[in-house]
Amino acid sequence: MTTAQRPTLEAVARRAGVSRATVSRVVNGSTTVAEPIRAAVRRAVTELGYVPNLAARSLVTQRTDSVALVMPEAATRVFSDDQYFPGIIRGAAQELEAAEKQLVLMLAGSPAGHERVERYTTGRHVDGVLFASLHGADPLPGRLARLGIPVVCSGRPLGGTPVPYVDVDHIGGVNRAVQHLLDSGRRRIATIAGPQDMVGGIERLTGYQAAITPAGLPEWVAYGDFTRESGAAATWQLLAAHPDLDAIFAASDLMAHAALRTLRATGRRVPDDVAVIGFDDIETAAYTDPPLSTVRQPIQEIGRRMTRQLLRLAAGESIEPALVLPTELILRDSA
Amino acid sequence: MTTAQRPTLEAVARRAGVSRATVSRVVNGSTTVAEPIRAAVRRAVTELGYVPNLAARSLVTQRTDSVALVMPEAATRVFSDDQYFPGIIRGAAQELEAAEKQLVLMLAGSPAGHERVERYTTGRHVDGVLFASLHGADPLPGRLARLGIPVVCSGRPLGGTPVPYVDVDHIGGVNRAVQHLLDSGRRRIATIAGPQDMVGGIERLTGYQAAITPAGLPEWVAYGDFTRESGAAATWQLLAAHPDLDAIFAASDLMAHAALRTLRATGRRVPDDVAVIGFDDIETAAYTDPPLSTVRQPIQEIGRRMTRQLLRLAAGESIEPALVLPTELILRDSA
DNA sequence: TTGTAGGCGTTATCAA
DNA sequence: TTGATAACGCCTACAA
Repeated sequence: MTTAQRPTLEAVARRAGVSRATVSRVVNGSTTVAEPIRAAVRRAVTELGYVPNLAARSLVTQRTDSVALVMPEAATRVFSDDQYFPGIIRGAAQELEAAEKQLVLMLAGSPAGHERVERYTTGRHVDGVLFASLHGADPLPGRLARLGIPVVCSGRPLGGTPVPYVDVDHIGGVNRAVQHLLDSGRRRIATIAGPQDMVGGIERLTGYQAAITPAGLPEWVAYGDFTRESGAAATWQLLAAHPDLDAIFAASDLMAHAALRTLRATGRRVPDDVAVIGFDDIETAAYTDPPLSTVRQPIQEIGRRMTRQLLRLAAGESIEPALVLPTELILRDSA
Repeated sequence: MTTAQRPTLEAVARRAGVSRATVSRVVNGSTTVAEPIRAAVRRAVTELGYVPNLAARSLVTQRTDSVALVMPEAATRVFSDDQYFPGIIRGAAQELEAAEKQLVLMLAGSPAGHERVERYTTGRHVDGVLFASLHGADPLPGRLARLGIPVVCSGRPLGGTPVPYVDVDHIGGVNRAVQHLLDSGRRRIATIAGPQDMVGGIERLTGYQAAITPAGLPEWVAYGDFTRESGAAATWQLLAAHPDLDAIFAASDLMAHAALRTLRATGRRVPDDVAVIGFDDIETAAYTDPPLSTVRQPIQEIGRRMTRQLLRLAAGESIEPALVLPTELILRDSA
């Protein structure tokens, strides 16, 4: 389907009886245009339905007015119901909207996807790059940073090159949670840890250890990948090894939810026999049976702050190398 | 931070000792280049780390190689844990990735956001537009279609202009669900309907009516907006009006989940006293108490199919005006 | 305050 | 098969 040519600056200029330059000035809000002319141009713009061609503008301004949000995750995790990625997306979208920039979403779960993202971002097709999460010592953020491309990560990058990031106080939050378990008399406290190639997984385990060890208690650890399935498996594992455990701290609410179910399946009552605390405070947490106590992290705020940092970076400002947001222990009925 | 200039076609051409045109041909895979020259150009590209400037390319090709995905939703709904939007996003992302196109995500919950989306999309900054949902008779899809901009919607558009869409068989799915309730002896069947400015909300209610009416039973309807809160409120309403109801069909799993909780709060047992069926089959559905029976819709597949249709449209092919995917009744323990 | 003119990096049309 | 060369639509010195 061939469509009517869209009007260009030139067309507007002709219609308004001025030069292209003047139209450009009006469109870009320059103050050095006389009011009557400005009005005439505005009218011409409206009549013709003129909209600037971003490609042309980008070509000369060297900006693209778009930002990439990269999610280096296997498909299954990105959009399960754990709300992490959606929360980041939403926070970023809000801030970018305010800044009139576009959000380009890139999934990079597979090696091919990761490579695609690398090509695209290093090719400077965006003004900056946000990483919604990171696995292992992914070299890409560092590489981009060294190329002078603005980057901000969610979670402290494990790679060598320092890259600005926004994270939450995992350790503090988990510490408070486990401390609460100790305070309420629990003494056989296990944990379902998250993936150990991610900072969140690592630090939440550290937080558990930091509370357990000083209390002279043994560490009982099983590993999951934040999903429900892995949480169920880990719970069975813990129960097999330590049938007498009296509390579980799970590094994600999804895993905690699975633990709740599994414990019930084995006839254990929560919190009477076993207390459970999760991490995240997803919406479902208030609706589990019993309602889940958890460590809340402000996911959407992470997305917002990352974006704000990135925009400052892209504007040439220098920014804090790290921003750490607080976590909060939410007590419901499971502990 | 000033960065080393990125290499241009010109630079590669000089390095390889050929003209810009030849480099362009090699980069774009033209077959009319002699092998030795092609090799030399490839080498120069690698050595210089050349990446084409998409803005420049777009300027001359008139394509942007990007597609907008618009979500005209209030922030609260887009990223609750109902997985609808994330599922659409993921399906679209997969297909776009395969087609080497970028996904530009646009939230349009507020009037300002909606207007922003309109400016951007009508400005032809993307090769096509996907609507993840629609409220009322939103004129935007029709307007874009008339401008010759490829558009595909999720859910039949209520506006006047016909726009290609992908949807699921709401009515059939709901019909089967209510029929199942009837078959198991329920006779006082209420429904929590979805928002009546959305096709999904409307048709799921129609499906309920289409099963209830022929059975000579009364329609008991309360309205929600697909969220848990609204589902809880609607359940209270229904119970107040019809304390003796023996089944509830809810137009979303989130609302069904809230119904489950509310029923329990009033001392009713599910499914003994009241049967409950939801719609969506979100991940949580298998984890509610009791596990939720529901009508499954293939959300991710909707996203994929929409995108494929859009790409065909953008390629100049003509496509089916509508694609309707099947739904499936999943029986668990709540009914 | 306004206009002229050059150039941003590609692709595409011709010639050679 | 390769190379000039002209667009593509816009911004921005610089000149008037």
